[in-house]
Amino acid sequence: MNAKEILKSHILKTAQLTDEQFDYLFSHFKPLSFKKGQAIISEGDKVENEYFVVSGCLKAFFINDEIKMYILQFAMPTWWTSDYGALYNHTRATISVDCISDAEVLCLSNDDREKLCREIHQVEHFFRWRTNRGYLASQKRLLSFMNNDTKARYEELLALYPQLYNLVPKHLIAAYLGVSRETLSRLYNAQK
Amino acid sequence: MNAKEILKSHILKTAQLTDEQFDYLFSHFKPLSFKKGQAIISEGDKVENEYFVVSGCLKAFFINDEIKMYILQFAMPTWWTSDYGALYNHTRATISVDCISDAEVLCLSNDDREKLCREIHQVEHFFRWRTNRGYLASQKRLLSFMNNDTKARYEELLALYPQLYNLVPKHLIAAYLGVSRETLSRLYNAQK
DNA sequence: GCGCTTAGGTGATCTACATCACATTCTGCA
DNA sequence: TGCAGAATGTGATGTAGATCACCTAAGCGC
Repeated sequence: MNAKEILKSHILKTAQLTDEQFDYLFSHFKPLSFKKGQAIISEGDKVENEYFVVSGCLKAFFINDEIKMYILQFAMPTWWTSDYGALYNHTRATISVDCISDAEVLCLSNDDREKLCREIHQVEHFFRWRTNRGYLASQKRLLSFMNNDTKARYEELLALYPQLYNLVPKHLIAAYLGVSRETLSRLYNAQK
Repeated sequence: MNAKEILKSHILKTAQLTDEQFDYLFSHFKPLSFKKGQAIISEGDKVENEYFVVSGCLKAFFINDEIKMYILQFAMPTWWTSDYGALYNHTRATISVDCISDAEVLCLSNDDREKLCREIHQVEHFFRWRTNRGYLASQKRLLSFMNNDTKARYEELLALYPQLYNLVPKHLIAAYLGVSRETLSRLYNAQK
């Protein structure tokens, strides 16, 4: 499947769009390719766009005190990512996005999203649904943070994304779980 | 201001609705009154509705192992609350909602929300925007959990909701911050 | 191939916070 | 008005995970 087909099948799961409507929608997306390690959004940038992942894997992360990195999201194919706080509030990026592997994405500007939402009711429906999913996932992760210890969160993560274990270096998994790489290392070496 | 006016001014900040459209929308809300301590959603319930707070204060919480309570949200006037996971997925409640003080709410069923979103584009727009706010708040709280220690989170909470300090018993604030009540007590008695 | 950088493992030590135990208010209500 | 139960304070002790220090192995540019 090419990028257009992937996006189409993703959106049609939730919204009813005619072929003409989808083509019109799609004409607002810009396909982009990135290499492993390339930055898409860096702290301090103006944020104008959000990104739909077609292939590869991105991470959205926050760096505190110039030292510690926390990963908010691994963005796999059919996931959307950006610094949504900066995007909606027209502020500078505090969250960065870069590529864990080579990646293809479809880029949509905030202005175009809002325009499309105004023009096509079903597009607004789609984006409501999508945000809703994100909200529920975020709330679930928050609860998991409060309720579970590191080991339980680690197992939860691997159950949710089995691919991640091989795809992603372990120190990034630690940064997602919010623990030090040493603790993570001890954790899964102990349980053998 | 009465309940209808409060909801109207809340919604009109984001969506353009004619008076007729708003009246039609409002006709789907059921006003309800609760006493301090009353439960609105209990674990295991079927969840059919979400709630818009007109006055008073609710809490949405999760109880683990029948022992520890974690508060996901204090719902103050003009906030919405429910077990959204259960509401959208038609599963039983894992999150409970009850009243910290006497409260008036407006109750909207999931079916009616979806119907209204289909019928009136601007209503769908409003709910997209609302969910978006919730998503950003949840993500911010997640980052705060990973990045800050208890003391910083406590001060952040009081900066965000100054009323809370007097309105809400301290052990509930501890349950929101995800620390034991003892730790919280030591924390703000030490800093004098 | 050589060296440099990055990833990852492991021990020793430190610390924030949980947990347990008990004392002390406060508060609603019979 | 008096008392049961909730809310809160505070000491003693235990522990998960951070931090520091150092080591090995793997990837990559030249």
